[in-house]
Amino acid sequence: MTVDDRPEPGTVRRGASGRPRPRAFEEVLARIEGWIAADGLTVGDRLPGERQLAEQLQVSRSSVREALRVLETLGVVSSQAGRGPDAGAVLTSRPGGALTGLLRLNLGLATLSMREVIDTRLMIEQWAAEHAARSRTGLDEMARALAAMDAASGPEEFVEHDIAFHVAITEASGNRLTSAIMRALRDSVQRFAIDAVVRLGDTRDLQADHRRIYAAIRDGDAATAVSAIAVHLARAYPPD
Amino acid sequence: MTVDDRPEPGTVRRGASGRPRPRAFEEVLARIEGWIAADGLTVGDRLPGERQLAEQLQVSRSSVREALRVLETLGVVSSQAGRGPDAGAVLTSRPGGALTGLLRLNLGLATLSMREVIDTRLMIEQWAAEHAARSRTGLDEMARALAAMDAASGPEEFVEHDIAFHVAITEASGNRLTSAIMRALRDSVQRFAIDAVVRLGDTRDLQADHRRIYAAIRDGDAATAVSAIAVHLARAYPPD
DNA sequence: GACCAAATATGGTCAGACCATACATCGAAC
DNA sequence: GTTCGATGTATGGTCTGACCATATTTGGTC
Repeated sequence: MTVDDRPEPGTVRRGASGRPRPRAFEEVLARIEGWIAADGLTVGDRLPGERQLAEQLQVSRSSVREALRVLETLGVVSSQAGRGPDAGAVLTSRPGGALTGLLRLNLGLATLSMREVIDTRLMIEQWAAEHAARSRTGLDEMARALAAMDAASGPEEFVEHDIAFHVAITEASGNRLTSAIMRALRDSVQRFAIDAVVRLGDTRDLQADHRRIYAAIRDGDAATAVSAIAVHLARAYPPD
Repeated sequence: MTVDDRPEPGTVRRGASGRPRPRAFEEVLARIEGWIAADGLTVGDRLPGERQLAEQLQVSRSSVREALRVLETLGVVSSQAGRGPDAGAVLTSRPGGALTGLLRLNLGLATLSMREVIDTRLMIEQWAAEHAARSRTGLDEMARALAAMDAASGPEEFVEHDIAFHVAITEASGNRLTSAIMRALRDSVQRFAIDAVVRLGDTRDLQADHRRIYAAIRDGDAATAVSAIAVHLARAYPPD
């Protein structure tokens, strides 16, 4: 029932010391993370090749690959085959993809409910709208998304620009973590959003909400923006 | 992460579609995710063994293992060696670990700033405190953490129970997604929190904040709880 | 029945081979 | 000298098969 139980069963293998022995790929992960922390590796830097890493860390290439797969999943490396400056494992920073997969899979396992996701979205979006109304930024991006939604030819396209509109609000807050979470929330429930649009049958009410939100942010009216967000989400995802 | 649904099991060779051929482990991921969605697999269910999966999906065991590593990273499977009902790859749901690693690594890469993490924490915690004040739940857990902080013998121990206190507030909101995010935020910056306590030199002000927050939630005073959270975070992590 | 040893199923690790890809290099044609 | 194509090479991607480590199951012995 709980999403996060306390004990971590994982794989408990014990060495002579009685403590669980870390798996080889975990050692590799720790070493690479150490390099990032100590040597100040940053986005764009390249890691050694898989074969070289294996020899250097005295593990098999398979273990190196498993570690790289984990890092790729966490969005911090990107692997490219071939030769040249862009080849190999390059450090990146794309928390978004990882967050999206995380949410989608956990939604699939029914351990997170739609309601929890929607409520979280409401929290973030109200917070962001308040900031956006204070700074009055991101208005161009929002206006573009509004126009694109007007021109959309179907639910899929509408939702695509709807995501852009809401992400623009979050990005106006200037906080990359919250906007990454927001984008992941939207991406992971995209299918449900399309269903919601189809169920409503008509996007005029939604667009009216969007325009109210836009106007409030443009006019610096934080309170109206916050309440307009609540109205909008309640319309799209009515509480049971 | 890319768990793209990719049809087309026909030609193994490069298709003329222009898109790169998905890697073998990505196909495995897609298949397993499909089983979860379609067959209603859920927490506690077991996946076939690695060797059996490899034969079933016509890939090597290495590719199966890479896919399982990704799923483990995302917190949806847990692998256990040996024999018996608990052995093998079992579906779980622990987004916490993945979120923690995600944040820690991205902080290390300096693509997320401490300020963004703190602001996000402020957002979640104020939201949760408001809910907690309305429902007046989780008070026992908070009281236990308060007592444990009083009895703490060093910064490490203090921070450990400090995390428990703040997580208890978030859990009182009843939203597992926000509390998972909250726990990940705290865990990923634990080292910085210890530094902050050392810098303050004294935990009495922090404990006074905690008690003000606790009292406000107990008394159902949402507004006071929200502002007390803001005061507390500003004290622990002063804006530059 | 209790207990200990062997069988077995499962993940963990390794070594080595070969394939696929994309840049690097170099030589021939112009 | 420049251009262009063939070849070289470094890199990730995949597969095979072996062996190790661990934990349950099985079955024999007392």
